[in-house]
Amino acid sequence: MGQTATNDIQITLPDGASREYAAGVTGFEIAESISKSLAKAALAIRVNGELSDLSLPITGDASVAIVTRKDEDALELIRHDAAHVLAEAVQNLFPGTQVTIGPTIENGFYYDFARNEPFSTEDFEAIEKEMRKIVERGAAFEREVWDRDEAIKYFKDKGEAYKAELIEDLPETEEIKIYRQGEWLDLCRGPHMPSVKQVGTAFKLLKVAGAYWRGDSDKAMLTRIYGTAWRDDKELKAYLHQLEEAEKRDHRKLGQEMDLFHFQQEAQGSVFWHPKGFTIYNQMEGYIRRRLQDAGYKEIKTPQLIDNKLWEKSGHWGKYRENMFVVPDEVPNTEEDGPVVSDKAFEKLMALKPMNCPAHVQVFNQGIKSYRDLPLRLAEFGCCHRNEAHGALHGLMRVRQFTQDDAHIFCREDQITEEAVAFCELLQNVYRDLGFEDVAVALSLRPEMRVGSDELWDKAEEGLREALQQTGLEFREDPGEGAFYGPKIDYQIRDAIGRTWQCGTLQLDFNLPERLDANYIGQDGEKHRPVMLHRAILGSLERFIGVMIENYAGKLPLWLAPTQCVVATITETADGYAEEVYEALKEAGIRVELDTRNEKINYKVREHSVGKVPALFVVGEREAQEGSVAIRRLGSKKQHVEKLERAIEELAAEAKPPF
RNA sequence: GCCGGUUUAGCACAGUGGUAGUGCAGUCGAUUUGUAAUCGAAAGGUCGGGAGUUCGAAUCUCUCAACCGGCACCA
Repeated sequence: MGQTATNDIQITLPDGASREYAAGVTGFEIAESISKSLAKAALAIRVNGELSDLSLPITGDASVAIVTRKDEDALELIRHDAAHVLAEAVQNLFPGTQVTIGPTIENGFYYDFARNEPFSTEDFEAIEKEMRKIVERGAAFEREVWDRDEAIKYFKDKGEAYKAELIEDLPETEEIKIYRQGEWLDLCRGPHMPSVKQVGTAFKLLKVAGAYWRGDSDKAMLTRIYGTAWRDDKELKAYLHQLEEAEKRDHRKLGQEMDLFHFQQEAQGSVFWHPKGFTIYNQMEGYIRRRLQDAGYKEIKTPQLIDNKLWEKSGHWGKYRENMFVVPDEVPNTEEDGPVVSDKAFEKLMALKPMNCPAHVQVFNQGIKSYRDLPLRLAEFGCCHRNEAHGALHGLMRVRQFTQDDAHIFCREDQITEEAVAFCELLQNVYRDLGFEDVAVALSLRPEMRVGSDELWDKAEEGLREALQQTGLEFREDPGEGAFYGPKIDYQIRDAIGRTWQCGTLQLDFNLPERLDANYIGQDGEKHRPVMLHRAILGSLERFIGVMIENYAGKLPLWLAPTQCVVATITETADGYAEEVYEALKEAGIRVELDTRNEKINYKVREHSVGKVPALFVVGEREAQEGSVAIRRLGSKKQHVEKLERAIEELAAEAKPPF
């Protein structure tokens, strides 16, 4: 493109129109040249895709878009500015508090502060009030570039050690940018809106939490204040409502309300499954078992307690033993006051298995395997124990004892792709059956530190990539994110309220077959190393059930519902008929309960609805005479009457598991 | 593991130094009811564990634990 004689530049607008401006024109000037109202509404500008300050000069040809409150981009700006306002408010109210960093996050922002006295949510009212004052005052954001050493000195003198450290660690080439809002200023990359006024009023502080400086558990613990900010009060209200809704589907709450399971402190992090919860568990396990059988897997069961020598050999002892439960292998002392075990006991230790793979290799290693035996797919509902940090435990989502829908595929290098394809298809079918349509896939490639030759990695990565392409799955590639022992594919499902969960995984392992000396006899009569694929679809049965409960807000599909149907009577004159209905449903394989209590039908309907029973068969004198039932389904306020036989047929058909 | 919060009847919660309360559930009694809570009665507690301060502690202090919100961790 030829430049015009003067220093003019070409600015392309989102509608494709192109205009000429003098070089150094600012975003604000561009907005103003388009319309006064746009200039007034403008918050920032996108220059060649990059969000930038309105006040910055544009020096070359660019395509730009003025950002106003109507744009999604505004959220990012509002939240970032709100974080600055929060920091100023906190420093106004609590002198001596140091500021550190305050980025935007999904749905909001946070700011980390260093202060001897931690904040409490009781301080929120005062902080928010101060924030509103600052916004109301509406100081303009002013961008300045400072000399590095001066900036460091300034923050050090001010007692802001963290900010000084941040500047010291910035690359030499980086400008030291300072944003001023009235009296207050902060080191910041930007961009910001023209003034704090534009933060608006639709923000709210949500919670305080501890957070390590620079995310490093060896460094100081800071106090983090989380907030949310939106373009208007309506958006804020909607978000707060969404938070409340998410709280209502919390699987821990529903688990108690629906009498599915409990935890108690004598077995922290391990589930006590109640009859209803275990019904769900068994249905899930049965479903996966049928799927695996159909896909050519052989199910096995391996020991819970294994000598640490095997874990030493597999490498787990060296790497993960701090998370393993270790048991001395000795008959305990029966003397009441004596030590439970002698010191000698520690000569032999057993460990509860934290994973199944070494045990599966032991099964593979029995007898001589021929290339004709491959691929060998060994599956186990493997119960594993991991000594998770106390603070990590979270309902069913993070437990110390869990059951994986685990399997290991032993195959030849040339079988990687077809096995990966088959797995991707199996996984997609399972997720679809369980109600998850939206799956995000990531292919993690070789890290710096790794075992195995580059040729092997080339082959493996290409094998997985090709498999994903063949299955037609969209995927993202993450270079450097693979495990040291091989590349992997991670699958993330999205639930009904938009949260994502990483459940499925397919990991290639070049390490373990080597360490545990797995081999097979090839066509050439020589010994070869098999490739090992670790794979799981649900991941942990416990966790996946938690995800299912939250995804369905407790209203599980019929085949998983612990109680599928309740037969409820209107008065005791129908008791005899209700009993017949109940028996017939049981006969048809429906998990059914009979409710002949002396209660009003309103009471029964409410109770079973709250209990999330999917189908309610109400019988009174009328139904007894007609041989029918009045059906009321969960979530509906209406009911319809049907002949008993037909009603059972329909319910039984619907109650059939998807596979 | 770290920071903060919480812990009172089966569940949800009130009670800030002076005899432990409410609602629901459960039990008993009455009611026989047509699609989201019928009425009444009696009963139910080592106030998370331990130690301390005090004439006196659910309440104040210390300590341990569990849980909750984050952080760190997640083979």
